[in-house]
Amino acid sequence: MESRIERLCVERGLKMTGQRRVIARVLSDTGDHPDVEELYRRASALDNRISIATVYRTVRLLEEKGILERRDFGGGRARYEPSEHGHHHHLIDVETGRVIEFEDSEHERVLAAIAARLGFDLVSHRLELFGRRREPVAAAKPVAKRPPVRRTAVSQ
Amino acid sequence: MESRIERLCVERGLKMTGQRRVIARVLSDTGDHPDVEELYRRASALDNRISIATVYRTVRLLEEKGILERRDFGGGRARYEPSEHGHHHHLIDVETGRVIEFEDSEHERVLAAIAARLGFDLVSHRLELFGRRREPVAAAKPVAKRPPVRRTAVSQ
DNA sequence: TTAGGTGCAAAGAGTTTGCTCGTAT
DNA sequence: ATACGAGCAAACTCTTTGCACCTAA
Repeated sequence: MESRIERLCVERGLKMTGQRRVIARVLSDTGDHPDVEELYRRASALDNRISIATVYRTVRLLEEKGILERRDFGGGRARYEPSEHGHHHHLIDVETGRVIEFEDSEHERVLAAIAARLGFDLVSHRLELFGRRREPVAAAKPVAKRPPVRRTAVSQ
Repeated sequence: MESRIERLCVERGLKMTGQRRVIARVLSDTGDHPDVEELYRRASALDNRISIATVYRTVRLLEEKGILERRDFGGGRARYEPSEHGHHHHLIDVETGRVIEFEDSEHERVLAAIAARLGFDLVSHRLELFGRRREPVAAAKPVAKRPPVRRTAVSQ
């Protein structure tokens, strides 16, 4: 069945090869921020007639078409996530590398205002937090547990 | 005369070779965010007995010592600026690549609060805006010019 | 004196690309 | 039929490193 990303590709007039269909499916099923190597691994699991060069070419194409967004979380490799995931930002756990998404709609406004103050139109922005999981404080009431944290998503 | 960065190096017990002294001087005079290639160029202008490998090794060392900070503005190369430059963020002009620094002290608080809400202590963060210089609106009063923008710094 | 720094060239990691063949439209 | 995509390996860019030599402390 046609995946969400595949539909977007067709809408933008891309020629749909077998390889692209597989990569589109992998991306549609993606809830995290895989790098090219990981996408290649997942795609190969579905169909091993895919080369990593094709994955590179495809993510680049999809990024240009606005279907994918490239991220850089440090570590020297680009990572990708489907666009229209809703505006959100990332908090990277410095110990584990885990990425937590969070929203903060107020920021959008503030950032645009800052850009405007400097005489610019805001094209895009990058907001990333690097944090360390807070240890439950071994304090007066050691049995007290913090309530579970609400978060939008957790992923590699 | 001993440059600011050289003093920091000595304070941290680094062996001061001729090359390091030159690189320290270049960094002390730096008001922008040069990449390694550019640092190498500037250092070579002062003393041509410096190899780019040494520049790479030195910026890495100084980063580990907390004297330098590595930035990534996209474009695939690391860029550096001396630490203790005061907390600030960057707006990158997407047309020219020019970097404009700005401060927004309120952000620090907000970001720490967001991290805390997710159960993390904020270790560091990255906030970058990508913008396009706003054209003077060719509107009713075409002679009106925007007042000059106040900015902290402009650099490559 | 000697731990540690430097230059050079080679090696790595991630990504792109030239070329030939294959395939969606 | 043909314009465009895929596979493969080579090339590229940025950065790190092994090794022999050099130098600050």
